[in-house]
Amino acid sequence: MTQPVESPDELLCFALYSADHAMGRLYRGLLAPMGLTYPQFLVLLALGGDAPLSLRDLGQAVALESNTLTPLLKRMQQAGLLTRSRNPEDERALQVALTDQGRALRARVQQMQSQILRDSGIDPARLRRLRDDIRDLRAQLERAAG
Amino acid sequence: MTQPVESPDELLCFALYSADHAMGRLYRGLLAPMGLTYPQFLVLLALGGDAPLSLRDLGQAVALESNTLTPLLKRMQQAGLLTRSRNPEDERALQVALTDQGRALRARVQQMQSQILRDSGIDPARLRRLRDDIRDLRAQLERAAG
DNA sequence: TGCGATTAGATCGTGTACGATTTATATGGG
DNA sequence: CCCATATAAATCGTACACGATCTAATCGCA
Repeated sequence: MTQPVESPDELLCFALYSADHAMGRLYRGLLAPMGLTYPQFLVLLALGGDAPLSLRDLGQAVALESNTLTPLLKRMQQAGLLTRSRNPEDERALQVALTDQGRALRARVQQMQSQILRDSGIDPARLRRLRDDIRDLRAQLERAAG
Repeated sequence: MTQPVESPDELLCFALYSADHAMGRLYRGLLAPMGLTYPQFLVLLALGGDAPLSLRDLGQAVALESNTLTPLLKRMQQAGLLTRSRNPEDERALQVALTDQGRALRARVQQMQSQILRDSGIDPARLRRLRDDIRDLRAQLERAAG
């Protein structure tokens, strides 16, 4: 018999929740000077390929849907980082592509990311292991939520 | 030399971010029928002791500050789950305590939490290990963010 | 060929998050 | 006793998240 939970601190979900917030604060400090938020940073990374991505595929890459992405992409377009245009083959689909300015900023955030890894001083293998464990957890949670 | 990151999927931070969202969706499905959000669930758990908690101490327990907690607690008070009153010893401090209705709901969410653990079918030791690894990561992130 | 079902985004409402600021209360050295 | 300083919440503005719904474009198949 497991005892009933008495405090958030005991929970795996709270560890995840609070670690995510701590991660957000760390990245905010580094990204804000570049005018980026954390999900915008993810979008910038995801748009690395030569071909533009549809909002749908982009959403797949960053785990967000149109209700979140639409306004976010409009802000990034406003900032001159990307273009939003309809696919002539299918007028429903939105094509999102980086501008030159967006590509330049992408290179900077890649640098920043490398720096974080160096600064952390964590063994890369250990880091990959933790990442994969958390990925597995995510998969399990998604299966549970259906 | 590490290669520059090309996709969110490679990143530990994205694993954390997306796992946290998946966790949020799972809990939302279970908590919404009780009229609770995930951080409200954490508050309910944290208020388990007999003595009321100050907003400050409550914030410590759930990793949130007054700017988030003040409106959240007002909603929970509106729902009849808790009381908000000033500490006569120090009129700056807000005392937060569960009502009988709040305690009853707390018992229900404890049940729900036990059920989640049973349903997950994960080895409790493995689960604790992952929780502790994520806790350590959080501590490291907080140190890095200063 | 036409029209119901499907799909892609956009929109709306609610509720976190959080940096920055404000207001109210307490505290301590002169 | 007084006021500078510190501390506790509250407030404000911006930006996610996401369920639910809406609109427009495409598809499928009778």
